[in-house]
Amino acid sequence: MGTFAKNTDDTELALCAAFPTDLTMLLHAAAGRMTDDLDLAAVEMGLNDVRDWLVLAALDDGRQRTQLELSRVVCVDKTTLISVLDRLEKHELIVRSVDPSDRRVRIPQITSTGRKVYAKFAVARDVAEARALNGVDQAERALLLDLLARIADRQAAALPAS
Amino acid sequence: MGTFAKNTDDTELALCAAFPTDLTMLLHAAAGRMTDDLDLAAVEMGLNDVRDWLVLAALDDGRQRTQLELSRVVCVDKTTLISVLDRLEKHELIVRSVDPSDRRVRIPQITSTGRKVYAKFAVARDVAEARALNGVDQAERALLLDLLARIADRQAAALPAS
DNA sequence: CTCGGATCGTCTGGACTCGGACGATCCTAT
DNA sequence: ATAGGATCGTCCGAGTCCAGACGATCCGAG
Repeated sequence: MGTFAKNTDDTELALCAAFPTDLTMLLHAAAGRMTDDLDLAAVEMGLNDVRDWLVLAALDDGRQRTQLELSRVVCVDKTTLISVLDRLEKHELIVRSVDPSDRRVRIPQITSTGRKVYAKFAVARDVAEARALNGVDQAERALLLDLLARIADRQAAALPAS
Repeated sequence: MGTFAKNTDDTELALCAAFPTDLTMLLHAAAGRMTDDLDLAAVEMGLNDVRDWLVLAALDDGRQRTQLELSRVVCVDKTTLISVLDRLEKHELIVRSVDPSDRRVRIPQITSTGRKVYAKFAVARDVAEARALNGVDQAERALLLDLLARIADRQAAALPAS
């Protein structure tokens, strides 16, 4: 799925939308813009990726989760998740504790500083989204989110049928 | 930007949408679903990626383009584009001809078989999009595409300001 | 108790990505 | 004519991703 180039160009930016009728391309272009923006915000506060924040977000609800469960929740490969957790742990944003009832599994948990960084990033995300949707009224926003969710889910539901 | 895992899971599919209010995540999830679907269609007809098709699509309009121009149009790194073109050329879907007026540049051009493959893939794409938007009326579709385009473009326009 | 298989986290090998360097070619100024 | 610099396509090296292998650990059958 990671299939398209990062936008390092400064001049020729909007050309991803050269296929203005193609849903897939538009989705990619839009997602790419948001991600580029958020990646920037992420590195500013010591994170590495949007993924770093995504993992933090998943951990913020305080649920105890196996690394494997976590990797499934955030759609990050379990081996890749390891490097993410390593980095987060090094920065003391999370800790990995061993489940005493099953010594195979590690339970990653967010620390208080991790929670702070997460909150800080959350407002950056809100700003980015607000800017992206500037001038779009509430009903249209709701429709957009609903349609996106439907696309993401429907495809999933449609696959096992075929 | 290539930041999220491919969905090789069969069981836990819809969990990318575990953050149903987050625009960025939803965009990624939706784009991922479409791409997964189209990747499947791509390999079925001898292509490798959505990117392969994307390049073919860009070449299908018959405009003469430098490889560098092409890489900008489709948002693929110029070095990565080389491997794509190599593959397409090996499968005789394109040819690289040397511009006689500037022997530095190569002009990739789609062949007739390339055109055929492209057309075949286009219907697969239409089917996938139709399924994704099944039950969404015309006005809503138009709005969706418009909003996505706006997100993709507005961010680009907003960046140089900051 | 113990043995075989399942499941956890981690490691490793091969493939891919992309910034920077390179030769070839062009263009402009002198 | 030619030197210097810009621009093309390609190559290389460091970084990343992920399928599969691996040790550690758990659990159930006997």
